[in-house]
Amino acid sequence: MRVLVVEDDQFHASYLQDVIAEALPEVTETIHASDGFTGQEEARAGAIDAIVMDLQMDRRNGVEAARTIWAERPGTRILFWSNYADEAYLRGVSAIVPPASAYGYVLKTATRARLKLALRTVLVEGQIVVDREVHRLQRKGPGASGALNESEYAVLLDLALGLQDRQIAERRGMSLRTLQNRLGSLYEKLGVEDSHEGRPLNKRVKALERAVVMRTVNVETLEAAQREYDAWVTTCADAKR
Amino acid sequence: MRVLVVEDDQFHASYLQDVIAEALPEVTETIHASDGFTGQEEARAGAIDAIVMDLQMDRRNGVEAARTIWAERPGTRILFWSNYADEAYLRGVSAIVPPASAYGYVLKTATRARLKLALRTVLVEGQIVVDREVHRLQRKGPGASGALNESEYAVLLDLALGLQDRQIAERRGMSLRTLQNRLGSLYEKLGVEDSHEGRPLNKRVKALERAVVMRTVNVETLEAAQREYDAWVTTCADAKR
DNA sequence: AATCCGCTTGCGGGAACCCGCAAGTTTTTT
DNA sequence: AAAAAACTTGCGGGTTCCCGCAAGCGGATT
Repeated sequence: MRVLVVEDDQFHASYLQDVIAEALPEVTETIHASDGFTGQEEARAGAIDAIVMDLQMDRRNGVEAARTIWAERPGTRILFWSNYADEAYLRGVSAIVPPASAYGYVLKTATRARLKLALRTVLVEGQIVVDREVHRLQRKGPGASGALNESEYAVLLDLALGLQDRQIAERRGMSLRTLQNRLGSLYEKLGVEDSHEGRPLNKRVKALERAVVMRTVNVETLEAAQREYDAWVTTCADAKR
Repeated sequence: MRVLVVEDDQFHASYLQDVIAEALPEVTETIHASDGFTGQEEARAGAIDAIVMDLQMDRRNGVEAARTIWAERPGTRILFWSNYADEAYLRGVSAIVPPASAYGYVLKTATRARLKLALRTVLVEGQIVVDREVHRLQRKGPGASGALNESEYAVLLDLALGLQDRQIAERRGMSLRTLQNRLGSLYEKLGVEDSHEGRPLNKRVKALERAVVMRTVNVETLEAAQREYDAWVTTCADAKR
């Protein structure tokens, strides 16, 4: 069994290799890649089927690399290893994981024992493991009730890009009023009150602020959303011809 | 000479201690603290005057710890060591550094040689060192002209919290129209156009999105701004009695 | 079948937002 | 000291945002 470690921090990478050697005696070789691009090339070249991947990397982040890898080899098992309990990453991961495969999400603050356990469970047993600290985000916002559904999340991204009501409604194929209802429930779920300590506030901006602070979105999410929107706009313009 | 290392990642901490031992032979003792709180207490108890500090920490971030430390011992030299080239942190640091002291801002991706150099330059020579990658942010926004001035930055934070025009104007002591002028220049400097690819957008939200993506603000900044605002609101309420 | 519940949609209105215009004030330049 | 540039402030108006109200639609319950 060969394992690929994709991690741009050399200390964490060598720590990982150390733990892998200890937890997985069946591993015959561990390969190291220091960013997402070389990672996906190593995976292709080396016929790798077990990967441990950092999520935050400069050249290409883990989610994007994983998407490419899974597109080529859907059975690849990937354990994500991240600094943060970040809903945006988890959402990105669980949106692209193929049914045939297995993945895990472990925080870098996890103990050595827990990391070893996750390595075995995901890479060898092919189960799904999600750190409880991360999973907590999935269901509970500090604000009101539960998680955002796909539709609300999509609207949140559009809102975050600065689109106006009409634009969002058009893009998502709903009426203006429906979109506004969606915004209403979004505000509620993000815990946006119409006033704070008796002072009124701008719900639209506050919603984005809450989403950023609660890590429902992050910089990578926003950049990806902007790219998707630009692409949509151009296809939309082409269609009109 | 005694050096305090404040860093919550044990690998980075031991690496740091290693480099310090190599670069600064005059160091007789290095002390380690794993979060901002214990860091500032160690600094107080140990009469420390040279510190290497991580910026992102769970319990108390580096900027807050530095503020406390500098308030007690303004001559303390602090080298900040961070994962990210993040304008918000640099702004936070340079806003509180006392004139009597020295500081540095080095990225964790810096080479060992550059880290050694920065250690000597800041902790021994008492000069200011800022990683060029970080300094780049200070002057250049991709959008239009240069950096935000203090007044604009303050308005940006208020906007980010979701305050309405009237609230911001009241808090910052300016008229409604003046504030709106401020917002106008803020939009310009952040590169917020009134429409993107022919589609209009919500400038207020877009401004926050740009600020987040360009790392002019980050989660810690927003949380700190919220705390300051809450404090201001309560003092304001007290004053009215 | 009748009822209920949730979601969608249109209409209308009050508040907030953004900006052009113009007059007054401060700061900088010449 | 005079002129120019920059900033502040009020007013007015067009647009957007947010929401209450009510009508329609579809699936689930009794």
